[in-house]
Amino acid sequence: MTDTVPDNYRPEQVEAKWRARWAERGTNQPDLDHAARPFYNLMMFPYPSAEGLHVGNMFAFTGSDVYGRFKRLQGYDVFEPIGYDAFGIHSENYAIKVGLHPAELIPRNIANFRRQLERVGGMFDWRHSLSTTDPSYYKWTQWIFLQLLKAGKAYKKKAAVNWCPFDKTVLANEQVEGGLCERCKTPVEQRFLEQWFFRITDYCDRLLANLDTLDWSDTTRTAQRNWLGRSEGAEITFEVAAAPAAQPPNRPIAGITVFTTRPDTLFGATFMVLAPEHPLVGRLTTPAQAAAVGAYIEAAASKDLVSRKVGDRDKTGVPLGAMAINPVTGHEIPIWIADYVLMEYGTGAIMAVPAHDERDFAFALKYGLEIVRVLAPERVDPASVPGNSAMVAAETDTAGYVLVNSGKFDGRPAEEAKRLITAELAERGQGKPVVQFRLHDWCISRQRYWGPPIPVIYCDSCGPVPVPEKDLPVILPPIEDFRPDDSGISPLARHEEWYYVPCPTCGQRGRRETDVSDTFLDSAWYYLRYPSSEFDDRPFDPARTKKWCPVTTYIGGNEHAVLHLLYSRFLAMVLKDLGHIDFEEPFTRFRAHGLIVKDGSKMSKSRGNVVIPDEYIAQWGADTFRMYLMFLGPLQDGGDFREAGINGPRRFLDRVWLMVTEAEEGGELQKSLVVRWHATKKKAAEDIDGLRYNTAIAALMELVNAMKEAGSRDRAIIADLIVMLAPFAPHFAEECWERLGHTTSVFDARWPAWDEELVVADELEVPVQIGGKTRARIQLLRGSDEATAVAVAKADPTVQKFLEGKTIRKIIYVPDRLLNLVIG
RNA sequence: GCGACCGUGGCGGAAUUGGUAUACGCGCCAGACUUAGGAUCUGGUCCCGCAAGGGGUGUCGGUUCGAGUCCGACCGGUCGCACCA
Repeated sequence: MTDTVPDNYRPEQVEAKWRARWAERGTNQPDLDHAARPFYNLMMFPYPSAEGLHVGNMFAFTGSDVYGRFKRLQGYDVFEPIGYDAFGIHSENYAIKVGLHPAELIPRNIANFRRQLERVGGMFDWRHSLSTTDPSYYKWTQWIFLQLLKAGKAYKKKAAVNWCPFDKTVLANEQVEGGLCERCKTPVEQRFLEQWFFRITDYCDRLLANLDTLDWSDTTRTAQRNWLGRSEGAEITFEVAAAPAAQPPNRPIAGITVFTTRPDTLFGATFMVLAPEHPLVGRLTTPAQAAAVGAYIEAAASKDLVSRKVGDRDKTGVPLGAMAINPVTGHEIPIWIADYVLMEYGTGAIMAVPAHDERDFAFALKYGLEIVRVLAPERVDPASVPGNSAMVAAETDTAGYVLVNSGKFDGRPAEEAKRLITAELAERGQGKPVVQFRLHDWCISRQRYWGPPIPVIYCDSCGPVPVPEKDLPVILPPIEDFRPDDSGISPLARHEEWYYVPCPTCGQRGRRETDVSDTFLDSAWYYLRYPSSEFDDRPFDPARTKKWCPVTTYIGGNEHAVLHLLYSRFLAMVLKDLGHIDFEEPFTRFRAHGLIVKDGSKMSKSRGNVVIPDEYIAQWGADTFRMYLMFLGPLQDGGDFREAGINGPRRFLDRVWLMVTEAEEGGELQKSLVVRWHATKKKAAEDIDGLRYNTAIAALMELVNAMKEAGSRDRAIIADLIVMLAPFAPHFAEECWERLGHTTSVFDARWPAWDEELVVADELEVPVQIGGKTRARIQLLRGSDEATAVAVAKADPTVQKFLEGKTIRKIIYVPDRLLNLVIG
């Protein structure tokens, strides 16, 4: 393909030359201790798959790199590190599939990733690369666990996991397909294991409130808000009507507390539902119901977590036999259990208001339970609404609805009634206003091999003992049988030579924790490690961290808009509270890049439409490939990869190269070209800053077109053009820069300044509309007043034709923009 | 179901945020240079019309001097979340 390029420009050689020179000169290595204007440009680090980076990854990395290079040209000391998120279930599953040990596979993949990342011309500071699988990294991941443990932010409790009874192993949610184990197709069950949790729920209010202060896109902030899921409501306590036989008389049940966002509908609560796991279930079950209840609980427990939550919505349930008392109506209502009520949310119990909740409505219809309507549109006469009405569907709106069948609250708007009823219950000691979050504590335990061992030792005398910091890292042992097998325990739990260690406190035989931690913990703090990656004795150096953190601009995928960003924010808050860092929001500015699609669908291995960039880069060169990707569409939208379009950027670079070789000291420049030149400097800068790379490139193309049209090879314009091109085509720009006679890197140059006065031409073409339709165009001096504009317009023959015999009723004049003559 | 976003040429996409719709590029058509061209260069390229002119941004309606942009309804699509009380 080199024969299609001007024969003195060979991308392959030129790019190799500049890669070598950048490495030699340390061009991409800012002085981390003395930088005057630090700018931390971060890209989400990749998981090093065996396939290598695909075109979608390249799009994202290049997008981030363009931004970093642009900031550098603006005079910032840009730190742009890259690393590998190499622990976790993806890597482990792939290793299992191809029959290799992950410890063997991962370094190979990393080497390939690094080759690709260097080849595409990223401005990465390789001195500060890292992999989460490196003991010098996960030592500090374990250290962070210990800090949380010491601070009481880590705790252990029993929680459900997916369990395959055939493979006898724990499955991640993504390994469960339709309730079946993806490998052996056996129905998956729930098992309850002791697992480690982080108290992220202690930070709900801060995680929510801070969102308003962040320069993040609205979609990401909305996603975080939804995930946090704040809702205001009330807890209401229902008394139990009569002691059922199962309830020991010496331990009366004080009451059952429910959470509701709709206290206004309390009069319509005709039954109550508990989660099958609710602790009071046993004591509320009458002997007559015991068998049915027991069977139901067992059935619910054997459902896997995925289908329990997202599977069939068919409501099922069983009455316990006991009755509760509605605190406002005094009526006895039956207590049921049903698996549509989740133990993890609220109190694990609900008051069911079938008339005004879809789920309760469906449940009531199925089991013939009473439906009492307590809200009606405000126009309806409350007296006319029957107490027990046949409804077609639940009415769940509050706006425009008032209470009916609700005693003294009849006629009150629903929103007002929420407050009134809650207040009345509070007075009686039967309720209180409560704010609930959907977010749960973060379970970090994984019953897997490929992760950092959780640094805890269990001792019969001392209980769980943290591994002393001096003993970190707890090295992940290189065992061969890392695969899940039918022994039914975590891989590390098969190795007593590893897990039996003396208790750090008493010296007796202790047993290591054999679970590893979640990959999200690895990635929740990596940005802190990059600037300090060379220090062995501290996770992040205080001075370095102060200089470089928080991250100035973070770019990454939307798939991490919720969990990764939330966990990172949480951890920063904890580290700040513990005095380790002095900020609590790790990413000042975050933008999500779009996805590259191929033939209209998302690139994925399963669709078989993954495009590997290597061959394109080999054929066209990295610069052309980068330009092509960035020209596809706005970074935040992504684009459709079609090989055909790659011609455009290549031809463009060829033309620019030709111009560089023909550059000459300019004589007189056409005024229109000068305007285009200055306008381009401004527009390209603004567009790049807004990540609108596609229009920035278009502006550069327009400048080149204008030069061709004017027959100009002006050296000054060409030099500016090369600087503006440098973020997109870094090797090319360096070569041109050198050709223009410079001996230093183009990235030591500055983005060209523009003269605001020269950005707009002195003489403008202004459209003249007659009655809102464009009829003519007139030439006006910039800043002409209305009278002048009208006079010039009236002199125009076409305008005259349209005005003939008409009177001008109104004149709308937007200076330099448009003149509209409204005729009668 | 809930939430967010989006519908512009043959295609990817522009449109100064209410002010010349289709910038830039791909593709296509014609021509030039060529033994040759999947290279390069020049010109053309929303639709109807010889022209004057008319129509046109998913559909229908509205606000406005003026709407791709704002409002309402509908049609179509993408992405999240999904029994959260």
